[in-house]
Amino acid sequence: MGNRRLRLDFDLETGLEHIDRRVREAGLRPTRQRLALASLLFAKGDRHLSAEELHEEAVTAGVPVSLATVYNTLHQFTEAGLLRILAIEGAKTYFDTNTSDHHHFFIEGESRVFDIDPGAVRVENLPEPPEGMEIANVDIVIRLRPKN
Amino acid sequence: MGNRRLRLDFDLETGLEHIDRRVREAGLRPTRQRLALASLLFAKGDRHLSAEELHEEAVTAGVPVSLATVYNTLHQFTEAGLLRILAIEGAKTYFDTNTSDHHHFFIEGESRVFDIDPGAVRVENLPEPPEGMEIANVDIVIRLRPKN
DNA sequence: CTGTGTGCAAACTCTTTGCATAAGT
DNA sequence: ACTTATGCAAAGAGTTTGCACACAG
Repeated sequence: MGNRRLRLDFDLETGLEHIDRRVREAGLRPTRQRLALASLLFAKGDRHLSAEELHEEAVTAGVPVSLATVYNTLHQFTEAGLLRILAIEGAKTYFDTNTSDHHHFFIEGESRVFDIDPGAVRVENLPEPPEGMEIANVDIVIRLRPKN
Repeated sequence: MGNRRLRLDFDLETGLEHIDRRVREAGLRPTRQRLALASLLFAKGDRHLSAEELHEEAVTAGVPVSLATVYNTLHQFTEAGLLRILAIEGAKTYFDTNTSDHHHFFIEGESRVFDIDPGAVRVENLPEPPEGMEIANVDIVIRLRPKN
């Protein structure tokens, strides 16, 4: 009774044991869908994806998962600390696979997000939070537009 | 034929000539609704409002304006440079009456936004934007949570 | 008068939810 | 077997749009 579950019937990235462990440690059952989504999310370094985009990728990769499940999974991963939510644009929610302290460039119009080289920006003189409040986090978004 | 249009049939703030001029200079006709919304927006210093909130205020103030018109007006004001859009939360769009360079505290859960004392924060080492891009603006949001 | 603005309701986008079926342990 | 996850379709929130009527210039 070895872990036969690791041999999945779709092929994505290698390192599935790692993915499996990661999902497991988040307290989530390593289902086909969750493993597939986790693979897509975590196999290729830092990513910034909307639910729609991830869904599309999954389907393209041959993992027919429903959009509702993608949303559920993204939120579960977020609660488990595997992802971070980026509130950059009004409408869409982006999920960032890099949960450490860093900031973002955002290209207007294109809806593209990417990391600012960590250590490139530094915030001086963080203001005191008001009485009874503490800082949850600091988000910096540098909005870019084409130089014409 | 003095500007009789300044005598409106609802009473909000004083300084309506100023509001009237402001709307006019934005290239917009000073209609009842636009003047009322502008009054609510600009009479009381810096504000951060969603369309829904402004609509509610207007109705409460006795100016029966439709939500669609509020949205239209907010966008027209934004294009005219009178307002600035804040992308803080996933869902709602906030409009900021202060269009100058400043940053925000955001209280999680409560959806409250307020200004950080300008000059309190400063960003050091702004990173170079990628080739062909220029910085449109820099937004810092400090998310707060109750200290328990 | 002429053209722009407004209001209403319908349409749209993104996201969440309820419930029957499928899959994991 | 027992429990949790998934998929579908419907519902929800926020926002936008089309068109007839109203108002400003």
